[in-house]
Amino acid sequence: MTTTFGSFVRAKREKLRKQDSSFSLRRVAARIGVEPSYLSKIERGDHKAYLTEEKIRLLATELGEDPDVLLALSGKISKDVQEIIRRRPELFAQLIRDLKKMPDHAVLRIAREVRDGKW
Amino acid sequence: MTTTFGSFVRAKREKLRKQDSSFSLRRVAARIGVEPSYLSKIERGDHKAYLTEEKIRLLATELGEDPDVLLALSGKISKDVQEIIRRRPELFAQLIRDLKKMPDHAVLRIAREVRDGKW
DNA sequence: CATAGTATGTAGTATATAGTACACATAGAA
DNA sequence: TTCTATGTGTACTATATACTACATACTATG
Repeated sequence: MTTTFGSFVRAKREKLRKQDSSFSLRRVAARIGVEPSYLSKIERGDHKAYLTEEKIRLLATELGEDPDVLLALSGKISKDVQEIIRRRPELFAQLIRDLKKMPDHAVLRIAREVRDGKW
Repeated sequence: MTTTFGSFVRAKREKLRKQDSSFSLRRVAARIGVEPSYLSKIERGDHKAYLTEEKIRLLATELGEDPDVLLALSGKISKDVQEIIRRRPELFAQLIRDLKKMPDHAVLRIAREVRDGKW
């Protein structure tokens, strides 16, 4: 069950299509601004077909999915996140490596405390 | 004083060269495995010249600099850090955005507590 | 059954990324 | 002075990324 960007998008689009016929490949392609043949390639996992961050964000909005998740499935990290790390690389690169082995709930706890202004 | 990848590398290399003549552009280029003309372009900031992460790491080792800093100056994020974020994108992308406005000492404190196994 | 809409295959394009190869002019050391 | 090493300019290359354009075949519906 290796979820790829393509299979993930196709599955979600087909699901939405059951309720709403405007979720055909052609119509969705038009809404995000690419040719249908290209979205077709992407959904089928053509290794020479990629979307830019901008189009992935539009697609995420269309499908009601988290843009960061779709970007990740496409092998990308959001530009704004990259920029934050690039500005303080020693600090962030090391912190992320340290957080690597922590379970989700621990990372979430840190995130919550950060948001609550506990620091 | 906009520090670019090129100016940073050139400055550090020239500094090392004062003590050790093996830090000529040609010799360093040979050690990291690129043509001297190419390293020359890079040090002068040619916008069509880039090094791969691998060569940037070799260069960082040569110059005694932090690889993450050199990568950042080249507009890149280490592949291992990208991979960590890609595996848990909702969690990490959001945490990094939340940490954006925090001062270094606060981020450092979190990093220290994470390393000390406080979580 | 006609036809509108749908997915897909093939070919081509533009720009970015990551270099090599080689000639050239100059500065330093023997 | 001769030779060696140095930095740089120019031209060329290959692959990745991010698409368009168009033809074709299928599918569903009025």
